Amino acid sequence: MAKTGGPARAVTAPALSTLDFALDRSTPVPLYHQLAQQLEAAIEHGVLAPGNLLGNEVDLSVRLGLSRPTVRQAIQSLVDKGLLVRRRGVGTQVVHSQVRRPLELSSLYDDLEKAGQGPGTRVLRHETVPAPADAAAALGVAEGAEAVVLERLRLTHGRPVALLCNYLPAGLLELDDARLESTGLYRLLRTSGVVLHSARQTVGARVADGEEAARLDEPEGAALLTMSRTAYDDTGRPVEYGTHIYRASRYAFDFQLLVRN
Amino acid sequence: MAKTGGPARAVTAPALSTLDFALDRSTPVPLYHQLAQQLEAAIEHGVLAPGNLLGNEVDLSVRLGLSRPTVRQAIQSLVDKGLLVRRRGVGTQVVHSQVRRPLELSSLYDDLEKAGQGPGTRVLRHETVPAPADAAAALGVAEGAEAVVLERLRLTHGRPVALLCNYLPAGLLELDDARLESTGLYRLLRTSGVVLHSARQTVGARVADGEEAARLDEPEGAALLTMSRTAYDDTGRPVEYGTHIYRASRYAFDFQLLVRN
DNA sequence: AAGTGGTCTAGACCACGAG
DNA sequence: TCGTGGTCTAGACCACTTT
Repeated sequence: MAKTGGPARAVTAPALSTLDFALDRSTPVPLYHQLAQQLEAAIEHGVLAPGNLLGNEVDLSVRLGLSRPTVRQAIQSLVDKGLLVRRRGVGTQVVHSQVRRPLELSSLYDDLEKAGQGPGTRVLRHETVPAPADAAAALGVAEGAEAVVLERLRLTHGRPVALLCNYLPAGLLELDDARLESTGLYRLLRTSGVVLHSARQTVGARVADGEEAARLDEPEGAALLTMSRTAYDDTGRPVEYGTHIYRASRYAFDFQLLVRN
Repeated sequence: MAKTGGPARAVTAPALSTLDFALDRSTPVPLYHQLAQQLEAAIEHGVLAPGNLLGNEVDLSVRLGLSRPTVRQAIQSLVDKGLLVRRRGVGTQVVHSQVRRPLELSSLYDDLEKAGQGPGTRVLRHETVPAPADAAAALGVAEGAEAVVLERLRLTHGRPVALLCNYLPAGLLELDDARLESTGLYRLLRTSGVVLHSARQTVGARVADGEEAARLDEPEGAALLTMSRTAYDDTGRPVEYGTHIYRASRYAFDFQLLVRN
């Protein structure tokens, strides 16, 4: 039936019909989530190629033994992730891979991740102090109230890339320096039962003063990328305020925006 | 600061019961969208205060004459926007306003918007040229293929803040300089039927060289914020590639992240 | 005209969290 | 224990795009 005579026509994935999705109704994992994960894996592994049509939702639901809303929920979650695109009268297709892939070009970016050499962290300071004005304002406490301050040096390939300064409300959690050097602050927060909801960030730039330059192994006057962030948990309580500076010669922020249409 | 007798208790919004939502089944606007907009407006105007419970979904659907899935869809869209939080066994509540508000502190940020003085734009260059290597790679065309290049100077209060250089595929749309100076590139794209899907951005920093400094009215060696971006439409086709530089002394990126849990 | 996703209904049962 | 949101079903009709 699908006889293509044109250039790169969108075609229903030939593999999809033979793809068997293993749905387990005995696990607590929601069916729509199981389906979404398996679809995502299929996309990731190239079983579903960019531009492939997913097949219509009604057929899919019948074949999988699910209701249409459940199938839709699975598909919608991948649309929200930017992996799929729905088009009325056409179908649901896999977005072209170019859209998904990180920029390979950015020579600024250290590919330490690929090199298997994860980022290292050195804790320079970790104590309870009176909160300075900016931290107090961000955390919603009185100036001078107790807060935990954390200063860390982030390294890649043994060389510094960033100087991280964070303030947390006193008593929020117990921080172990050893774990901080291996695990990262956000994972520790999560482990302690803090459910992150959102964060506000400001990214700017400035030139390094003498001390910063020395600590980051840069010449004075070098460009620095700055980031300040306040993070909130799901009750709206501020749980972290940080001011970070990055060596612009070795680091850049790379991220993807999804457009709300 | 607010004087609280203990932590602010979550209370069902007293106003919600008297709030009348006007749902019009004769318009093509989906019911869930109408409800979402009116809920959002109520939150925006403070009718629904932070921490207020929305009331359970079943009651709401009965009162509104809608099915529960429809009400859920409306609520979910606001949860996705970060305006509401759902908690099992508790209810749905409005997030605390602090989470939603932009950082007022960032002195870097020009509050030109508030001052009613919108950003001005001056088109410095607008022609069809052979695409340079980086633009060609980003746009997915051969190096040297035709592309439209656009150089603009962005001003606030009559002073430069940014130098924007963009490449677009040749023939994508007709660009009118006059409109470019008043409307912005993205609005023009949308008007021309381009449906934006996503963009990849890289944000970095560097110091200004002599020419950049002169054009931006900064001293040589000043810190610049750099941003490069490739935008894609919903078919996965690259529609724009841009490299922008901002005066760090007058501009910073401010944005909110929502955490996927 | 046919096929697709978009919306909507009216129920059901379950899992989690608070009291 | 009880109330909440979380999940799921089996239909229905509509709007849009393509043929």
